Amino acid sequence: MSEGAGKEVSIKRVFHALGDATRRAIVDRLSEGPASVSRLAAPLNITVTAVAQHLQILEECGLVHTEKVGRVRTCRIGTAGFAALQQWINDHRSSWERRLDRLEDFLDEEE
Amino acid sequence: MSEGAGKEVSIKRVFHALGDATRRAIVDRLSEGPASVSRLAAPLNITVTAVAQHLQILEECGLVHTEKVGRVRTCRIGTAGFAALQQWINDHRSSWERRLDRLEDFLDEEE
DNA sequence: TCAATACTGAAGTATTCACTTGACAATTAA
DNA sequence: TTAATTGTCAAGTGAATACTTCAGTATTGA
Repeated sequence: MSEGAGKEVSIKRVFHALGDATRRAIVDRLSEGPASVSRLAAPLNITVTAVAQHLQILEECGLVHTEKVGRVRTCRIGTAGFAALQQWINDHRSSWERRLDRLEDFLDEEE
Repeated sequence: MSEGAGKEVSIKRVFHALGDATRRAIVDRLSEGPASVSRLAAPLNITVTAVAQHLQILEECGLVHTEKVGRVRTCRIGTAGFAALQQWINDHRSSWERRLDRLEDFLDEEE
């Protein structure tokens, strides 16, 4: 409601999307530059269909942006999902920094 | 292998843990201060057993730290999970900042 | 001692999830 | 036109997940 971007990203979806190893692998691959669906599928040992399903999830939460030109869908890193993620961390930072300051508890946790 | 803390936190588990709305609610509640298991369960409309199951997941990935004294298990925010999360974002920041710089693509995404 | 409190453990269930197969559509190349 | 490439759609499967209930175990208070 306050962002420049038109997409509303739910943090739940972002977390869920990144909870899957295959989807994180896709994000990692796209971090190095754009790629087609089949190019993404190649090193993953899963079908192109499965990759397309992952891409839909990644796109819905703003982690990936795709565009189809001709018969090729080109995928690249999105920004909204990452922004939402950083925002969530910022919103919670104070509580765990506060906890970090409490030395006894911290050492306790180290065991 | 390089952290001061003794816990190795898998980012997969952190993302998976935070992908659930109930677990995020628990984290939110604990951000305001420590609480017992039953105190956490009260506003959630689920059984104490379910909360205990969530707590185990949250503890395994370092988002929550718990300690049982007498018959009461006291839960508080952990730090390792949040650190792992921030680390993951830092590791990926360059790629999406690079993307943000590309104005045409960015505007394209707003659409 | 007796009962209430606070949690734990095992087992079951309904739903979600990551994947597959197989059939199809659209674009590009020969 | 024909054939290969690239992706999409629908439906199904097995495993994981978020719960539940029921039966227990400690701990605390009266």
